[in-house]
Amino acid sequence: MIENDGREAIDRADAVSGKTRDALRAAHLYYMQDLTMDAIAHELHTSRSSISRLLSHARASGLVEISIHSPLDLPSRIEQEILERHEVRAHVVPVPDHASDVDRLDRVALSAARILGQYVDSNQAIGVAWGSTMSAMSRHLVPKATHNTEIVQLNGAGNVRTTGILYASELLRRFGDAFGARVQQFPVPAFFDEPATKQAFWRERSTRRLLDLQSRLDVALFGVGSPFAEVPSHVYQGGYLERADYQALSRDGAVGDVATVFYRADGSTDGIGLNERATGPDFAVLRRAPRRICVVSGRAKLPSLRGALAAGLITDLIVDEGTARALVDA
Amino acid sequence: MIENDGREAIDRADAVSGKTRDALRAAHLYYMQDLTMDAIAHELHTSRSSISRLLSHARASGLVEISIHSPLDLPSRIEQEILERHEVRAHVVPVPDHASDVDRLDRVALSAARILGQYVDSNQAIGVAWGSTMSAMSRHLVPKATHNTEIVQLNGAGNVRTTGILYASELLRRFGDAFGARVQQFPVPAFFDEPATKQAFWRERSTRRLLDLQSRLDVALFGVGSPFAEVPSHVYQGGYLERADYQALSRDGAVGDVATVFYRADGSTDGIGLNERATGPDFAVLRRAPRRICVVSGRAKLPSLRGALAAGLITDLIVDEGTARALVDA
DNA sequence: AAGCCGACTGAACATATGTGCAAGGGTGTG
DNA sequence: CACACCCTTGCACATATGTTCAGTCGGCTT
Repeated sequence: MIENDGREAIDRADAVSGKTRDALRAAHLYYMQDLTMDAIAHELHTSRSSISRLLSHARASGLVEISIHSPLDLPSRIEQEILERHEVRAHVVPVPDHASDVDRLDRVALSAARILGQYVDSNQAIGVAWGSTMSAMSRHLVPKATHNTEIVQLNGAGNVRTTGILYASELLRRFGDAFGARVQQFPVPAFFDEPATKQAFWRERSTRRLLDLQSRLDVALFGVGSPFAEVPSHVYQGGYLERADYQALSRDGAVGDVATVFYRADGSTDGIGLNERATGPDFAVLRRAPRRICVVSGRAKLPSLRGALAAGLITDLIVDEGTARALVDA
Repeated sequence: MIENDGREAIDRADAVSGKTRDALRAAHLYYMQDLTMDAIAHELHTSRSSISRLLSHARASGLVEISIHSPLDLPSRIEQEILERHEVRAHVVPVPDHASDVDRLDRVALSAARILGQYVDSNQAIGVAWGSTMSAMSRHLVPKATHNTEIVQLNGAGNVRTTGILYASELLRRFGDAFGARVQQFPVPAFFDEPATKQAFWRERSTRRLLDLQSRLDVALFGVGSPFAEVPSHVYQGGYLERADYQALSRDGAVGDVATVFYRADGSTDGIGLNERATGPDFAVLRRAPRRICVVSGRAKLPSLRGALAAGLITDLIVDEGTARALVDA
């Protein structure tokens, strides 16, 4: 049996690399030499359909990378303005104003997933938060081969409901798969019931290991939550917070959260009680990551976004056009 | 009149930048968000045809860049072998064995033109030779915006026939246009009749300026000539060389040339008489350029290619598959 | 050996994209 | 103002690409 398994693995690897080789060649012929799929099929002694599939595979697996460069003399006015006002590099995703929130989120997530490849590289620790934005992104990641890269869960997810949302572990796994990276789970609830429990947990050596990883991230990736928007992000639907928690947040003046840590419009977090029980990294820790990518879609998140900007949490922002416009208009 | 011209230029620039803006947006929607052209047409309030054309424009003008990455663990065996044997980074262009020489040249040139973008950047001096390979490349360059970059002609072209081949100035202009670069022409014949004339010319200050530029190149781009192959490169058809010249080259053991400078199979050039009258840069000068890109297609050029490799002229090689295979086989 | 499974293929069809063409709008010219 | 010119547009058609489906193959189990 063992020998059989070994043999099978080798065969499969060969088959895969043969496929990759073909895909690479087809991609050259198609994208570099502008041959038609028909012509390629002829050269590779197969059918046109197979070439079509092979090319799809080549794109989906990141063999072919398509990038878009604005000419240097024509940076989008909005991106320019965001850069000047907030010292944040913005990617504005064009989305028509009349698009639904679901559409908008999907389209921003799709673009973000494709842009992400630029930021991910070998030998990095990449912190990933958890939420509907990250979930949508995780479904569109373009694979990119890396070595020795780790995906680190930023905040606990405990208590997940199955209402269509992804389990955090599944979400993280997708990131890990896409980049050939190890995944470091953080098996705690999103919020502890008691601050004391959190503190106790935080002293555990296994927890310390993860916190240590979090403090040495190269890239952090997150959305923002807006607890008081009409369409609250799903952390607020999943039953993580009680009515009393909302009241407390409201009283404390919180306008949003990043990885379950809440902040006010001015970016401050001091004295927001709930944070004592939250599992996400302290902003001082988060800000150690040289690149902090925030993905936001929908005007409803504007106040949260402003707060996160005020807190200096963001170095790179991926945002839909309408929200970007609203951000610079006011 | 002057005011009119000015006004028109502004309008046209606005129109262009408006077009670029649209193209950029369409490209985002198409390549990042996977919308169909129909959908984009709807979003941009125009017809599908216009979007098709806009996207063609976006690709042709370098707004959209498509690149192909081999996974790091699967570098083409041939490229790997060339790297090990010759310390040269190879790009092997897949071309079927039965392709005609014309096809082969075209396809290599097309690929090379697209690869070239990776090497060209702002504030560079780029030396460009002259021949059928460069001519074919020049017709497929993908524009890339640069500042303060110069295209420097490597060797004289005098005496051009109009038999379908491009005038050198036209060829250089295409490179210049593609990269928004100044073009430095070298208005001398390919070969002088008398070494003394060349030496005299070389003392002229205007010539010195250009020779100086040539000695400070960042990138050099050239093919190889093979005077004794069945299908001689067109330098040998244009009536540049006399029967006596060929005999001399043969006697001196020359196997090829780079920018009109001839060399033997072992890469040596000493004592090859014709070089006294040639206008291309001495190899010692050429080798100062940190990147020296050679584009070769067709097995007939194999001996020339070997010689150029022996001479250490090449740092980056773009070559068709058949020739690459022949190179490593023997 | 028979049978199941999954992965892959090519033919046929469905869809998406590219292009020739005639029409319209703007601009400079006589 | 009429005209020629050039550029752009959208339509209709031609072509290229994507996808479904039924069939094949090899590996594995029963």
